[in-house]
Amino acid sequence: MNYWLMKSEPEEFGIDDLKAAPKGTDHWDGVRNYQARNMMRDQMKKGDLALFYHSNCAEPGIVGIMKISREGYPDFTAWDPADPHYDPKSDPADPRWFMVDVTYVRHLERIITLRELKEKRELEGFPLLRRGNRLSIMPVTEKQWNFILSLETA
DNA sequence: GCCAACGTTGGC
DNA sequence: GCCAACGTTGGC
Repeated sequence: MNYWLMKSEPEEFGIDDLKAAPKGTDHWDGVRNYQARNMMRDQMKKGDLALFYHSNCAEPGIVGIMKISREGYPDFTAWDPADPHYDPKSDPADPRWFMVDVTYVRHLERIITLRELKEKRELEGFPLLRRGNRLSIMPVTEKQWNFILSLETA
């Protein structure tokens, strides 16, 4: 089993939106970055767990847990001219962008803020904390996963 | 294949 | 709203 962290802007799609979706499940569309795409297309497996991270908001941080409920498949929003993530270069016969389905598991008891994560020596090298990092999806090691969740009740 | 210009991300 | 960082684009 693999662990992940996935970023979303709460004003666009926050953890409450996922919880409120039918069966707590939605597709994670709109990723237009090759590294992130490759992870969704090739590495994410059904049953993997992911941290839900709120970015670009008043209090950026980890807010909950979700699981991967469908493995990589073409992101059809790339073919919709009305969609903000429309990409005319994505050919339906040879899709450029992929997404997975995620299912809500739970909120954390409190937000584990970016500010707090930055203070932890245990998370040295964690991609989220690297300067200028812009990856919206990144792998989390089991050790990092356990450490981050240990902060929830710390 | 280089690299400057441009657009986006995302913390602050 | 500002701006640093960085990925992408496209001219050459």
